Amino acid sequence: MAEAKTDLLRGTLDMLILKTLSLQPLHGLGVSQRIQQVTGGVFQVKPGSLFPALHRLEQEGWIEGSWGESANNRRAKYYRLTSAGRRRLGEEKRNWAQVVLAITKVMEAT
Amino acid sequence: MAEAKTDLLRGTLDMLILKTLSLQPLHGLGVSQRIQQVTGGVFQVKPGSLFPALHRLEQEGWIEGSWGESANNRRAKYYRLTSAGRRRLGEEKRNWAQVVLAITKVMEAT
DNA sequence: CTATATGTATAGATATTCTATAGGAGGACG
DNA sequence: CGTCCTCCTATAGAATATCTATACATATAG
Repeated sequence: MAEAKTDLLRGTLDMLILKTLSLQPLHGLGVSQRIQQVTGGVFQVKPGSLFPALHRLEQEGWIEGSWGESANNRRAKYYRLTSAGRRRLGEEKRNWAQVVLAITKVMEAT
Repeated sequence: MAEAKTDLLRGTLDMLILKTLSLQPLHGLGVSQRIQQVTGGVFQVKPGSLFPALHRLEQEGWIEGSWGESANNRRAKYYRLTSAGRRRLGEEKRNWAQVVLAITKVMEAT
């Protein structure tokens, strides 16, 4: 990723990718573009962050890739969420909610 | 830190420390205990994470330490927020809010 | 046929955090 | 007194995700 906040996303990228792929299969850059679009440009997932993440997720069995053709007639690898990936997404969501809650408690302490 | 979520806190520890010190000066372990207490044990900032962070923040001029005595008669270094630190805390809060908002947008997309 | 956009990929650097360990010093207790 | 436990600070070393920068291949445009 990039664009200031950088570090704050650590450990969040996986969740964002899984969530994005849970709506529809996409190829790598498609995922990146979708995230950038949805966040209004706040998150920009660059190739050097994206592909290692995709490979990691595939390694773990949470997503599955297959070669195809992009809308622009280019060779592209489309990823879809596996059922294990769907479970994983659920875990990460709960985890994230817990973290946000905990941080909120600290930030609102008086 | 520790306790599962680990990575999700990257870049957040500084903000939590600054916020905690903005309420009152505390020594290192005091900060750690306060955070653990407020979050109900969800965050456990361990010494190996805490002290490097404190030193980093002092280096940056956001906090200032001075030796004193703890409530238990032990040699302790008390840290207080500087005015630069207060400004910094404001920046980090805004940054954090923006990140949470962006992630929320992704996670609620349909 | 050159330039540009698309799509995937890797190498190397960076930095924060974690695990593990260390040690001094006060207080309690026998 | 001597030992043990707790408090408080501290550092070394490892792990790991991400960033920057670069590379390459192909389709389309001009």
